[in-house]
Amino acid sequence: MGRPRKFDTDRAIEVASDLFWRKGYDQTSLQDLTAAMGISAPSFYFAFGSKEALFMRVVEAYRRERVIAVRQALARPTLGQALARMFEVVIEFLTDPAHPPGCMIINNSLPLDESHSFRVVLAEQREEWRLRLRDRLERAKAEGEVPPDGLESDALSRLIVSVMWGFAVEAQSGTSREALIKARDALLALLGGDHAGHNHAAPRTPEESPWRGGDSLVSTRSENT
Amino acid sequence: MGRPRKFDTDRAIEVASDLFWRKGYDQTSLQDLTAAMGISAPSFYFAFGSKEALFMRVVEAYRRERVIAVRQALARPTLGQALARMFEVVIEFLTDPAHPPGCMIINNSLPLDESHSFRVVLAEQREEWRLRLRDRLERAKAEGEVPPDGLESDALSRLIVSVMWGFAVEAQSGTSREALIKARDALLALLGGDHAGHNHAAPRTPEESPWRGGDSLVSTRSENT
DNA sequence: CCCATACTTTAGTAATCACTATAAAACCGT
DNA sequence: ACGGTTTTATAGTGATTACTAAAGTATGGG
Repeated sequence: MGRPRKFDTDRAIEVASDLFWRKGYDQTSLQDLTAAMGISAPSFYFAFGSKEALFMRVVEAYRRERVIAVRQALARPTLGQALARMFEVVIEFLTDPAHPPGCMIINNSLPLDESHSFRVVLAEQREEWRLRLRDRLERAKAEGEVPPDGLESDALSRLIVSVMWGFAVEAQSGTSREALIKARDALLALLGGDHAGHNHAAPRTPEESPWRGGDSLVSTRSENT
Repeated sequence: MGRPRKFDTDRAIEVASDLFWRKGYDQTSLQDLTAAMGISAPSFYFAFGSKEALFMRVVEAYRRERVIAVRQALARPTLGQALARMFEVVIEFLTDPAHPPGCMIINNSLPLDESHSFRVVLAEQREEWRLRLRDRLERAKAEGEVPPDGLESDALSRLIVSVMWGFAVEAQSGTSREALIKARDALLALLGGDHAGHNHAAPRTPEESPWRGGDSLVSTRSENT
């Protein structure tokens, strides 16, 4: 019952997502939002309650999509495949011309001030992502894919998500997909994974791993401060 | 001649830096600035011209300091030392309780919208940093420290600065110095550098390097999509 | 058919935004 | 002490901000 809504809420959230993504929360005014949605201010407030409430709905929709993509990527049988696939998905996403460049969460994450309480939610989502990745690393250890004492999963997961945040910053500043792919290849090469998906044999035991005391890309001749 | 200025411009810029750092450009109002500086609006505009002009002066002062620190770090004799020192300096800086957490440039870099033209300047500064690092990698290659065809310096520099941007995001969200140090150690371990500064011998030739076709942390058993 | 409900319209609200017109005040060289 | 110059204080400017009061319109259920 009641008068039917003249606009599609999901579509309006998509429009809002695009604006928040491109301009950021602060620089997106209610005028911008209502104009892009084609509705008036009271309709906006009736439907969404407030600008911040709308933003949270945008974030939730965004999050839902991203979580699915990441979870699928990490579900791959080997860690090498999982990481390669995750970066593939992430880079494609960050540079997808169908969206504004970069990551909408990262674009609206900084700075984490006392005002704008929603930013702690964004920080929690990033941490949630890291923990998901850390669990995947732990699983790889449990399955004997990786030397259990090679590196703490906590540290390695922090490093990997940091690379992703950095890629988001780069992408949103116009860094090309190709450049990001090369940087990702560098990381995967450092990790020793073969993201192309051929050659390489069985998992190494800790003792055999180059991981501890092995050779170096970066040599350290004449080392002292 | 003329009436003497009642406040110290450099000190005012420091105060402004702190505000922009903590709250971001948009969320820092002129009231915030003038109140923190202890001056009135006309004095502000006489001294700085506009909010954006002040911000650019803040950025320039910030940049000058950071460039010195990074240049000094990268000047170390070996690449391993240079990278280790750079990350040491960066992490200490990002988590220095004397400042707001994170990096003031990164905190104000997103999103790079059509409005707020100053953000392209920030993007240029980040790219400048990457090029400085890339040059250092090229130098290491020229000096035979690193296999020349091991990885493109362009890709590796992009990866490393991405880690730094990511660390800045993490730090500003409250990630502890210790956690960042562990993540950095993971990266340096992957790079094979011994940032602690002992053992390890001469630089490797490309053929001996674990870099190409070497062993892996991440194994790739049963690889196919 | 009519009313309760759901939504939209018009026309605003007070607050805050970056910024200034005007003129008084404090300094220097002469 | 005066003229010239620079910085100050007082008191605003119009524009924009997120948000709303009040009334009108469109629907489905009874």
